[in-house]
Amino acid sequence: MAGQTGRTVPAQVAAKLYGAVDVIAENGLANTKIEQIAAASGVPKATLYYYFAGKEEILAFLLRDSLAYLAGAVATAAEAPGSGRDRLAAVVAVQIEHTLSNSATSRALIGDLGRAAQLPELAQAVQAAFYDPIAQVLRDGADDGSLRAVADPDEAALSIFGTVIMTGLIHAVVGTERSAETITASVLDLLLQGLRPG
Amino acid sequence: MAGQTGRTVPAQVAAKLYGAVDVIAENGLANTKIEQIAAASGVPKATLYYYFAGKEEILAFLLRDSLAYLAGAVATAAEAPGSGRDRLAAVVAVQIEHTLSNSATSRALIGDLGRAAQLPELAQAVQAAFYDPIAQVLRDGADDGSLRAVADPDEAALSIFGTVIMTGLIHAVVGTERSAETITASVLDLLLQGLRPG
DNA sequence: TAGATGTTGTACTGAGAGTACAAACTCATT
DNA sequence: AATGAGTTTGTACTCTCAGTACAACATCTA
Repeated sequence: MAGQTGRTVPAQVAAKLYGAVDVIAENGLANTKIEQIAAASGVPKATLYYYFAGKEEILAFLLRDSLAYLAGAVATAAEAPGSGRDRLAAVVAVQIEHTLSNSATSRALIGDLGRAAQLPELAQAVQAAFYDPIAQVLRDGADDGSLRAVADPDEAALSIFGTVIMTGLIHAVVGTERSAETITASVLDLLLQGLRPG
Repeated sequence: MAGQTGRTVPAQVAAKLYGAVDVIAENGLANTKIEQIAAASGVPKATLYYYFAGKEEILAFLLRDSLAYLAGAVATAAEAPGSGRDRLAAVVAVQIEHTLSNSATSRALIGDLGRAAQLPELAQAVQAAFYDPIAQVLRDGADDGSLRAVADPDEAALSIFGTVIMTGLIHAVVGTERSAETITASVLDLLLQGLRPG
């Protein structure tokens, strides 16, 4: 994957960089000094500037990298055999599991959501990892009858996206004691059964 | 309402400060210079530092102020007569309406969610405006039979909170053409009916 | 009318982001 | 093994801007 200087970031550097995610998640990017990132990752400052134009880019790179990985795993779940409903469950499970087990990255993401919303590259990575697969299985489920055909599928996909990502992120932020399975089950119960009585 | 210097921010200053929310929402706090905030709001830099310890505090103040206002409106909806289900609908409607009609503040909030998650004051303001009322009407609805009694009410309230706030915020960020009513209706349809067929 | 408190302009300080650059190192090609 | 292109890193530098200091002036209270 490439930074924004045009230079391809070597895998070894990328791997080391993840060592700095904790610091960033803890203090926020604005309060994290480049020297701290250098120290925490073991990549010297001069090298950081060789690959990246600034610290915003370093974090954006890490988030894109992590989200791309998630997008892959989620796509697999979304394209597996089975009903749309089953695959929705699988997709949500993978998303929540990833969010919780990469807690530092998730917390860094939430601190950076503003930029994520503005940088097309990041927005797209979020979309590919979260929104698109949900929209996909939602359509499939409506087609195969395993899910209700809602009036406005795009809007519904957006809401479901919101449900999943916020539930996951909040648990990542507060440091939940609940397991990913428990949380996933609760989210799916809500999404599938709804709140109407009976 | 008080800034963090201990000095009470006069209403007139507070009002002027909202003039700077757009700039902050557009560029993010990190890329917004104090002088820009001073220029956009018409409050001189020296005065800003008389009331606030820094720019983070300025934004935090604005967000708390706006969220406190929303919390009031939402509390009214949550405490109105009617079934839990009706009040859930009312609460969600107010939340989404407010998020969309204060788009700049909402976008600034999303850019600041990281800090919001860490500063207790801000986290509490978000909670009071979004989470608490939802948890409340959810309990009421379960009691009066207008809503299903879910297995894990806290978890459900959290997810609903996620659904509402993210749906609202995303629409605020991308600049939707849909009306608040349409969006509210779609969210409520999803939350109440769920995705199961039939 | 005096003192306290608020308001603002101007000038300053210090931190730290980002740059410049050269020395050293790696690795492919001849 | 020599040349040269690209990489890695240390050191020293510049420059922007957040935040501070402070004095002059305004306003409000007693």
